[in-house]
Amino acid sequence: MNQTLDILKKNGLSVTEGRREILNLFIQSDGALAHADIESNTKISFDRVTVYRTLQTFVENGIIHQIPTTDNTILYALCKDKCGAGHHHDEHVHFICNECEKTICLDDVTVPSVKFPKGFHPLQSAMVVKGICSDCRKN
Amino acid sequence: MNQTLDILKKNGLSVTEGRREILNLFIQSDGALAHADIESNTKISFDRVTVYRTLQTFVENGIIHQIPTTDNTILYALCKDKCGAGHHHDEHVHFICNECEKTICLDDVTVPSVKFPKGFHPLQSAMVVKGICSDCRKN
DNA sequence: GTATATTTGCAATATTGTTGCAAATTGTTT
DNA sequence: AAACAATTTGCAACAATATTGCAAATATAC
Repeated sequence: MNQTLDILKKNGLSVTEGRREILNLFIQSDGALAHADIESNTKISFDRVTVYRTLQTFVENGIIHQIPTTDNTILYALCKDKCGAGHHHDEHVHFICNECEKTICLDDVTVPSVKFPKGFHPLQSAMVVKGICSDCRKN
Repeated sequence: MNQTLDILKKNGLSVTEGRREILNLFIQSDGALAHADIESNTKISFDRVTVYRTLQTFVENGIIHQIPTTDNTILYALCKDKCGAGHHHDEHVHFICNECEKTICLDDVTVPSVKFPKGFHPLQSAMVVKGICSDCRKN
């Protein structure tokens, strides 16, 4: 069965053209996407507002997650199976390549736990690493 | 000698009222600051543009550094001594409190190194942790 | 104190994100 | 398959955030 459709139905979301296309973009893309990427890469052009709302819906349903960045942009990437509405489990490392500028989810690299000073109670960790990705290394 | 003045001169920056006040704000504050915080907290009101440019100058000179976030804001915090123009060394963990919403630099908690897949060449790491800070824990 | 270089503030503009509401689309029921 | 209810979309307006050029003001160097 179509993977895109599968995901939407599993989350009880109505299947619309916008959601299908945007979700497809994530599945096809190997890296993370920013709002701007989505707006320019979809064949059919959707309203900015629709893109915003679709992304929001996807985040709320545990389909995609946000990646922290230092430049005023929000990046989104597909979640793994374990995520669902309300609870995300994206404790993997994100890699931003300085050369191709892609952001890649290193799904197999878990964020290590660290020792915190007394009184600090950690709940959720994120780790972002900049460097050169394996693709750019080859060239 | 005045610490603010000291930092500015050490970096070869001309000493202006705006730079003095904004840098002071960072020194006094225990957490990280967003653009908005700075605009509203300085006694004398500076133009938005001035604040933007001042922050940029400080980042370029290794006086402050940016902290990654998932909500479209840029946070800034003071750098330690080791930072200078062009080279930052802020490999410490940042803690965002869910309760007081403050972002704190845990200068003594270093970002642990992790094993990357073949081909990935890390250069700079950042780690952001959400949870409850020690101050809010007490109450 | 004067000259030179830098910085500031204003105005204009660009980019990004949000909200209300009517029209269109999707899912549901018969 | 048609009709109804619920959801989603696009438009318009708006709000917030960020950037640029340029003349006036300020800081540093001499």
